[in-house]
Amino acid sequence: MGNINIIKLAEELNLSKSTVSRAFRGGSDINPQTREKILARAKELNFLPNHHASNLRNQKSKTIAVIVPEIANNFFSKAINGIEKIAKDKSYHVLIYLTDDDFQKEVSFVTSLSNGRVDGIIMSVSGEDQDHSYLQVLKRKKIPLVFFDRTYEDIETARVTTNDYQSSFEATEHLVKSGCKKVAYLVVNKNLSIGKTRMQGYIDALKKNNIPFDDHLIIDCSNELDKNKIILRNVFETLKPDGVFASVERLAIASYYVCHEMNISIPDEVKVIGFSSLEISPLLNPSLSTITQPAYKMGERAAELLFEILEKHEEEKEFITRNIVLDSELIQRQSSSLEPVAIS
Amino acid sequence: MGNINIIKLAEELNLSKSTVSRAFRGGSDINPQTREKILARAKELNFLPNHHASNLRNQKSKTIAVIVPEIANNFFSKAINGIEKIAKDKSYHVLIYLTDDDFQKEVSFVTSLSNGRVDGIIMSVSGEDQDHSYLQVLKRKKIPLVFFDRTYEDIETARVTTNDYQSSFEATEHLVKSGCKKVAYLVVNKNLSIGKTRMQGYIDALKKNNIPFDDHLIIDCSNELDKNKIILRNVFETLKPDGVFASVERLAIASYYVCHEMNISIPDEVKVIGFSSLEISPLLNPSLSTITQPAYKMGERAAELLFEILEKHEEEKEFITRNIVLDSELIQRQSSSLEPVAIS
DNA sequence: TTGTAGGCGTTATCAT
DNA sequence: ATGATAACGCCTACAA
Repeated sequence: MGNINIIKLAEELNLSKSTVSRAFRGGSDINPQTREKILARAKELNFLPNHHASNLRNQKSKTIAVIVPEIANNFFSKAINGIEKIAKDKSYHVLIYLTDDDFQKEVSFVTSLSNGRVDGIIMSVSGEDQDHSYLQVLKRKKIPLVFFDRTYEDIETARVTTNDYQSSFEATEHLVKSGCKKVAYLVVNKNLSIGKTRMQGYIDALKKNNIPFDDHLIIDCSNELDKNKIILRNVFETLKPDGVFASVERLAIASYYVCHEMNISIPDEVKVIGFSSLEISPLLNPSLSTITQPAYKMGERAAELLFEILEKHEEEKEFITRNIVLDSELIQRQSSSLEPVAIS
Repeated sequence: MGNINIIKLAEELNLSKSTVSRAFRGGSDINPQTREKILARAKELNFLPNHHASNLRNQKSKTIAVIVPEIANNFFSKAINGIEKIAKDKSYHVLIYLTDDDFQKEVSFVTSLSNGRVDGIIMSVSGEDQDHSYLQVLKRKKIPLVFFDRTYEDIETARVTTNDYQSSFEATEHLVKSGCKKVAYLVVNKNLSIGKTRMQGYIDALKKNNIPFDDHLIIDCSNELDKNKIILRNVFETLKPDGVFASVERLAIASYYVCHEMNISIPDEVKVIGFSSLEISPLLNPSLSTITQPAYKMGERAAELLFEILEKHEEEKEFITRNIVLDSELIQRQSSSLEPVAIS
């Protein structure tokens, strides 16, 4: 295919390819007039310097990767929104990879990215309690990594998280103060650090309020709604908790489905609160009390942090391992209300 | 930076770089043993052939771009999920670009992609009623384009849509049959083809049911919740519709907020139905009747179609302009129910 | 201010 | 089965 390139453009204009190349870089070492002429002709021909050739030459890609467990999820899609916003401002491109919570996919994505395809990576980990040494490649290849939300604690790198312990503590205490004596803690993956941290907040809040911790009330759930319904039906039948603390959004939703189905009244019979980025929590029946993470902002901060490292990096600085912690918001609504519910 | 490459690896193993290169391609013209040796050493060194160099040489990038108006939106995030799934299966990479419904950004993204960065593009358009000729570049550069959901009708290219006319017709008729005599049609951008198509279904359904069409009931809204609330408050106060057909999810949500706020009972005083990919529509107060598009599947089909073209394309075939139309599902729930509502 | 030339890392063709 | 070599398209010393 007789595709155009910098050389043909140069020939056509009776210039050398270096001059044409200069026209596209910001450089000052070119006559503004020739520059205009070149750019004008290039625009006519819809010519832009080839991406791969520039990247090969420059040893950088102007591209970052975002690796997340899932995307059809309010938290992650908002976070990606924030990341893309910052990247767009910096004229960077954003690659998306979904691990589907599968550690093997995570490893294979990271590995495949370790040879020049991206300048940096932002990741929320899949979370299996595995060997994380595969991430060392990135350090060796000088590809900066920023964790957000879900992190591996044994990896030394930059991260953006929320104060999960504190939020969980407060949410649990809120349930207790609303009269709950038997609060179930719903978690998807106990081994994931985020699950542990949130659980610790729950445990400590119970302790502080003199409620004995009962192991059976830690409910290990799944990512699939159907399975969770089965699990939760069983929980409501046998354990009869009067409070539910969902450590992730989908478990709050599953609780709602099961309560509706079993005719268990929220909040009269059981109070519910959950981590959630759902914008329409106020419109649920009943409106859902939430701990809401600043998802969009977390994405922005993660991206900003990555670019900061990327810029330092050129001057051969050490990687930054800063840990940015943002605040979540605890929003009390009807689902955890002490009052009998006036149905709106 | 003394980064490793195919040449150093070759030297180290006392081989030529061509042999090493061959080890990485599937090719049969290499001794299986040397091949193993090379791959083994490469793995030790975490070496993978440089992406940009291969791409430059091969004139392809194994990457596709997805351009959408937004991502923090159930429909688009699910569609992207479907696209990424197919891309992952094909070992392709996925770049994400968000236009924020801004035509200029759309143009600038497409333009910046027209020089080798991607092998193909999947797009849901921002929709301004503008000059779409900027897309011609893609044809000239042989970069296939697949539209999904939101399309430009004047552009000849492959597309994946749903039967919006039919769904809107049915939804409107459903409202009428539930007793509505004054149905408002809520739309974000009247000029966007998708808005027009859906509106035509609405208009024709009214006609068929002998309800005079009233221009004032076409409500032009925005993408911002606050603005929509103001618009809708006014609508409910002055026009007092007894039915609302929201052509996009966010307008159904805004209607809910305003009705809650104004103490207008859904569905007793006004019935609501809307296009929506919200999974928890059944949990809203009241549960929301929806026209639900197969978002994930649309993403999958769009990606499959793109790859089909990509594969043909190598054999120098013409671009495919097939139009795949999938069915949406009309799900009746309480918000459009004829019966007085038993609050669950 | 412009031109020349070498190399970024890979692959494919052509030899051996 | 392996090796030498010439692109792929761009950028940047260095020279003029």
